[in-house]
Formats: sequence, structure tokens, C-alpha cells
Amino acid sequence: MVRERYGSAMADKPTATDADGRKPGRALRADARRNRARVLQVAAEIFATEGLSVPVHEIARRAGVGTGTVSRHFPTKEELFAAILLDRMEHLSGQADALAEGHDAGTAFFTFFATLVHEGAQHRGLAEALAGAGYDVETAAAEAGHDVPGRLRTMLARAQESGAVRADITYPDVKALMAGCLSREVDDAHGDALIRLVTVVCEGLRARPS
Amino acid sequence: MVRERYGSAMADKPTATDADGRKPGRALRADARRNRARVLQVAAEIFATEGLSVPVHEIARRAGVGTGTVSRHFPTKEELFAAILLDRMEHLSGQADALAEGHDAGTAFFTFFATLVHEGAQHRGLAEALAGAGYDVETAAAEAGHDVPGRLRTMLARAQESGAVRADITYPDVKALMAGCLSREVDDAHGDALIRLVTVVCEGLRARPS
DNA sequence: CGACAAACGGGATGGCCGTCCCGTATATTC
DNA sequence: GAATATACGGGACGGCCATCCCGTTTGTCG
Repeated sequence: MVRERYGSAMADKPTATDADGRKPGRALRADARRNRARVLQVAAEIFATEGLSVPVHEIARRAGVGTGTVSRHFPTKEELFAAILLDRMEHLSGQADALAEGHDAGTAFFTFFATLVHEGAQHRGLAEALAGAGYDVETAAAEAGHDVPGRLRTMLARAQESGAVRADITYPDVKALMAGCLSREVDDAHGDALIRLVTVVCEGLRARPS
Repeated sequence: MVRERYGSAMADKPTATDADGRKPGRALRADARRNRARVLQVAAEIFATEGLSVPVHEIARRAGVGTGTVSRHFPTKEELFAAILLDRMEHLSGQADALAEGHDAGTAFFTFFATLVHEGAQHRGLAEALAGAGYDVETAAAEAGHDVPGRLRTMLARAQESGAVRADITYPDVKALMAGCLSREVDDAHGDALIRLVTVVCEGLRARPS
């Protein structure tokens, strides 16, 4: 059987000392900011391609920093997970705003839907692990101003008003369809299969000229 | 953050000594057979409700056996996972055969579809973990004579021939829809939400009188 | 019923990983 | 350019868990 870890133990009561959610005091030192971003990026890639069980030491090694640096920025592995997701949410809500501005309602919605599916294909496990731990990513993101679901909901409504999307579709329908595209059945997250699925779903959502 | 383990480390190269896949020699002693079945059942329940990271010791404790007994029957945790899934597959293919015999093609298909979704809701993580480890459950099950996908495929074909299911549906479509029903969005695996989703999907699959 | 092998129990072992700590290096500030 | 707090590196610690081992129990067969 292929080499694979399932996960790894985690402290029950992490002694949360500093979540880098620092509002007060000084700003982060320049190198600290760089390192933090680098860890976040490397960790996102590694977790996406190799699973959540990759040791934090390994993340640090590949990011070219010491383990202490990682755990100072993200006191627990769980907080690292959350930070990655929040970071992605920030990107996504930025993209959403750009799309909403530069395209007609239909195009914006369909494009954003596809973006979300591809993003989801990358970080599937992450979101599940945090959800399983009772961490509500969407709410946390919304509080940080990166309300991706809200934006999707708005885009859906506009697309429907403009006649690009069937009027009988609801937001939960869209979420379920998205989840369907993300099923394990679609093996490779980058492959054609995913693109085909998204295409099919979008076609299904599109309002028929009738 | 709520107490939650993500998983647990596992040996890279399990010294596979005995997989209980014993064809030759003596049959299992009566008590051994009992214990094996009991562990399998208890483990399936626990993994389904509490996640895959529950320690093997805990499984043994709750099954009322020693850890040695568990690891003799299932040398590694991974083999325990696989055994559970194979066991479920056996149940399922039995149900499939019974359904195919006792009902019309349409009812058989829809009922089995619902059964699969509910089963999937239980053992979601299990299948994912094994798939991630490169273990092909479906093939293994097929080799053991419990070819669930094959049966579903057959039932779909018959249901389509009989006019109960839309003719333009393909088997992969069905798998994707099934996966959609199993999305994390449907929180409680026993709740009404899942039943509603299944109902909707089945209605969608049903051939319209036109 | 007695003898033997199969199976059991659960403690011991080894390894892995998250987290903490502290001496060192470096960005920032005056 | 010096002083100082901030951040870094990576080794060490502690805990957890899968697996193994071996003395003991129990089913099986003659």
C-alpha cells in the first residue's frame, strides 16, 4: 500500500499565545511579513498537493525557515490551516469584485462559479478539517470582509435578473452543484474532467431561450 | 477550537504478517470469528461517528477485546479500514441483488441509489482515506464478488429500458449526482436534508411522461 | 477428559509530530 | 552608527498512537 499518512495528532488545548491577529501595537517587521507570507504560500501548496498530514517541520524546511518561525506566526497547525483559508478567501473576494465590475452579470457569475470550483478542488481537505473542528470559515471570512458566499449570492441574483440564469435556481442549489463538481470522482483537480463538469453544470444553470 | 484530532500517523511499511485473507489451512476458530466480526462492526460505527483518528486501542476497548486481538485480525489500521469497506460492500451487493429480484427496475434503481447515498454518508472518510492511499476499494470488492458499481450500472440500464429513468443519463452522471448528495453541505447524515436531496435528484432522474 | 494449538490480552516499544524555548541574528529607530 | 526590541533557527520535550510480543486462556479434536 502506498506511503501515506492520514493526519497527525494535535494538541487539545493549544496555548494560544499569538495568532498574528494583531490589531494593536507595532506592525510586523519587514522580514517577518515576508516570512509569514512565504510560509502561507508554501503551506497552501503542500497541503493541497500532499494532504494535511505533512509535518509542520516539513513546511518550515521547504519554506526555508525554522520551525520556530512557523509556530510564532501560527501557534498551532490549526491556525495555519485557518490562515491559509482566510488568505484564499481574500483573493477570491477580490476576484469576485473585479468580475462583478468588469463583466455582465451572467459572465461574472459563471466565471466566479468556475473559479470557486477550481479553488475548492485545491483546498478541499483543508475546509473539511476545519469544519470538522467546528471552525466556521465562512463566518470568519465574512467578519474579515471577505464574504465570498455573500458575493456569490449577489452575483446569482443579478445573473437571474439579467436573464442569464434560470429563475428557479436557489443559492443552496448552487452550493450543492458546486459540491457535486468537487466530488472525489473527479480525480485530478487540474484535468479536463473538472472543466467538463463545470461546463455541464453551467450549461444546466443557463436560462434557455425557450 | 473544539477538541478534534485530524488523524494519526501510520507506519510507512507495515510488516504485513497476516491479513486474515486466509485461503489455505484451517478455518478461523469460533471465538476468533466472533471477535473479528465484533471488531469490524464496532469499528465501522466508531469511525463513522467520530472520525478515522480514533485510536485502535479505543476500538479494541469498546469492542471488549485486547489490542492484540485487533492487530492480529487487522495487522494495520489501514487493513481494518479496507475490511470495513469490503464488509459494507458485501452487504450492499446483497441488498442490490434482493432489490433487483423483488421489485420493478425503476423502484430497484431508485431505492438502491438512496441506499448508496445513505451508506456513503456514513463512511465517507473511510473511502477517501483509502483512495488517498492508493487502495482501490471498488476493484477489491469486485474481485471478492461484491461489485457494487457493476450492479448499479446494470440497474440503471434496466431502469432506462423500462422507461423509469431518462434515457439520456449516463452512469458517470449518476455517480456525480451521488457525490453531490454527499457533499459536506449536507451536515447531518441522518437528517431530513439528505433525504430531501435524494428525493430531488431521483425526481430529476425520473423520465417525464412528456 | 486431556493435550495441543489457536487466540487472547494488554503492557512495552519505537517513532512521529506539534509545540516550546533560548541563544543568535537582524530590522528599526534615534 | 549604535542600541534595542523583534524575529529567527532548530534542537529538545512531551504526548500520542500503531504495532509487536509473550505469558495466559480457551476452543477443538481424539
